[in-house]
Amino acid sequence: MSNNREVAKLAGVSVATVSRALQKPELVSLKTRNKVLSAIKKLDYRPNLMAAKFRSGKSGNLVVLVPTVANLFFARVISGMQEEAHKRSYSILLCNTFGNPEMEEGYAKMVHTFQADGVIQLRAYNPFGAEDAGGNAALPMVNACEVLDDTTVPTVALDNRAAARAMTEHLLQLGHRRIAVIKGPKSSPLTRDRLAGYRDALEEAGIAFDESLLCPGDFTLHSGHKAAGVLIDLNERPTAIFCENDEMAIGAIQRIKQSGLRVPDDISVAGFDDIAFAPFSDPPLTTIAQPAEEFGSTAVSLLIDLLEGRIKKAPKVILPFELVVRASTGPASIEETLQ
Amino acid sequence: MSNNREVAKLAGVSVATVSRALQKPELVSLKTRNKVLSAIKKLDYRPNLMAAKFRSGKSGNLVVLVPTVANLFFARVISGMQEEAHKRSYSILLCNTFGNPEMEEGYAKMVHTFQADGVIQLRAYNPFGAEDAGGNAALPMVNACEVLDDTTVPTVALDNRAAARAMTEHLLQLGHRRIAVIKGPKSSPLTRDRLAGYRDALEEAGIAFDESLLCPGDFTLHSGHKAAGVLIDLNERPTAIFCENDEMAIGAIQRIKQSGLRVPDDISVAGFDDIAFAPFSDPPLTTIAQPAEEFGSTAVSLLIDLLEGRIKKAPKVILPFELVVRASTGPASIEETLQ
DNA sequence: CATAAAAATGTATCCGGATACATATAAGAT
DNA sequence: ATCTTATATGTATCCGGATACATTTTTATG
Repeated sequence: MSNNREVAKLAGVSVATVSRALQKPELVSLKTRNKVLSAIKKLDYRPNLMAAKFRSGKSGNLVVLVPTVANLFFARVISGMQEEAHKRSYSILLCNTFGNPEMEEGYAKMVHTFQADGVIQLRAYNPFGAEDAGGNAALPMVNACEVLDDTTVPTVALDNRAAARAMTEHLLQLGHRRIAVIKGPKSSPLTRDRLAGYRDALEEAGIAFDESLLCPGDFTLHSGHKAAGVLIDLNERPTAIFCENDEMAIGAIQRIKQSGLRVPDDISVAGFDDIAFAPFSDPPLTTIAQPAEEFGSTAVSLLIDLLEGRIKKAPKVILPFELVVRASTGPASIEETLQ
Repeated sequence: MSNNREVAKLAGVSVATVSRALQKPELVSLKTRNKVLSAIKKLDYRPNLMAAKFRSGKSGNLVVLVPTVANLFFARVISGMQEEAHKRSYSILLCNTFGNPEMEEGYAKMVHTFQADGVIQLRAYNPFGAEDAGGNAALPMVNACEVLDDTTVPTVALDNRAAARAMTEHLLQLGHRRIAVIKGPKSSPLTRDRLAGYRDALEEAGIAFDESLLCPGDFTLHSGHKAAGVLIDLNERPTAIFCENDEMAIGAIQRIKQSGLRVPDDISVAGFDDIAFAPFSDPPLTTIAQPAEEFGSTAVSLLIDLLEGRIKKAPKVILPFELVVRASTGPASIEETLQ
């Protein structure tokens, strides 16, 4: 493999000129530049970017910590990241962590060993751990989708509380009074915020909060299916179920139909995320649309700006949501409304 | 940031000893090793792996070219890759290419510039292009999922022809005679092979191949929905539709139900892939299960073996499939069977 | 205790671009 | 033609580990 010096020799110039001809062509005369370029061509020279990166101290890599790529929402987020990173000449090092803190910490350490310049974390956990204790130095990190609230790093999030409130209000307007919630993992701030939005709406409508209508889930189809089974068997069955993501909603719909009940006639079901399958469920799913790709591109953009020193104070970006009403939610039956 | 030499100085040893204490501890006496380790601790030294990689000429990165991550099958494949790469101390550079050859070629060039050691391509296209013309040097590449047949690189694939044949036979056994196919993009070998398997089964059953029962798609929910619309309106409507992936099958089922027809009573629908949503569609989808994660882990494993010189001849790995019969396929109606 | 063999450590150099600084050449002003 | 700038090019060095080879120390053997 040919290098700098061989090209210089063949072109009859110095290595500095070769380097300049490639990096800052305007500093090199046309004649010289052509000599260099033809030498490069003749030798089939390719600059060793590992060397360049090593010298510059910038790897050009961004570590992305994602609980699981096998999730349509995260997949779209990653897609958005990839596109933005590519535009900005950065690469994405994808790390599936299954939400495992040790694994997240391990990958975050790639920054310490100069294998990556920064980290995007899609979960509410600081993989740099105690290191941040002092809170002094800005961590090369952006927190997106599910964010920590006490963090000093840039974040990209949805106003989950407002979104959940909007969805709950939609259900209330349809006359529902017993609205169940299938939650995400209990440690998640995302779940906490969505639940807060749900309670906001209930309170405003003067409806008492009923703990028994909350059911835990883990964002998978199966957990939605299982949770719906529990809710159906309640003494006072809910007339609507608000699921914290679409997968659980689709699982819940199946379970409800298996019980011989109808959606939305007997029970309305709402989701969150608006994944590609949402309009194709039966009935099509009422949900909250999130700009998933934008989460990714914004996170990457913020991280690069941070790394390149264009950011002073950690911004907290809030992306917009949209209530998408489809056929899985409908009016509560008359008896219910009158209760 | 502290380096090699500072550690050496503080520990009162040479840089070579520091390096050895970390890389080959058995070559360093316990006493010296402890001195080095405590110096490392005191200085909070982290070896610059960019430097090490640069020197060794191995980046430890694998480029993964995927048409789109926002696809549940590919997402699982990538998940499998990530896990295997992590085990073997390699990193995955994820590249969403949208099946764009220029983009694929661009990313593949990362190998030339030493940013990556090898490439895993999940599509039937050689991103190293004409370079392979001579077919001399082994390309640092593994082709998985949708593979080229004339390639000299290792491949990981399913016996798509046998799988499609198995599915078609299943439909034939249920009495179907007019079996439509919603295909993938026409340039895909995957589509070609699955179609061949379909024809094998028809031929064996003595049923004439009918071109009008083939409908193009692009593996999306919408394309399945649209294609089903066309098939429903045929003069002689098919009694079963074999879709080349589950997304299209789910799209097709929705379209069929929208026409007031029932699945499987009026039309049976089968998919391919067995994505997480398959058992949750209504009715649950009959499909071909593929070991998606294994595609990923096997591809990574092969590529690393290739890069590290443990492979002589390019292996062609065939992974097993499984016919998963659920409720979306059922017996053809009597009239149909008697026709 | 001498000597050979093994183990431990050190010295010097390499990897391949990037670039500060020095030098040389060309263009412009008077 | 002379001197000042601007432009172009070259020289030398750095980045931070890895390691071939040299040297020193320790252990084993007769």
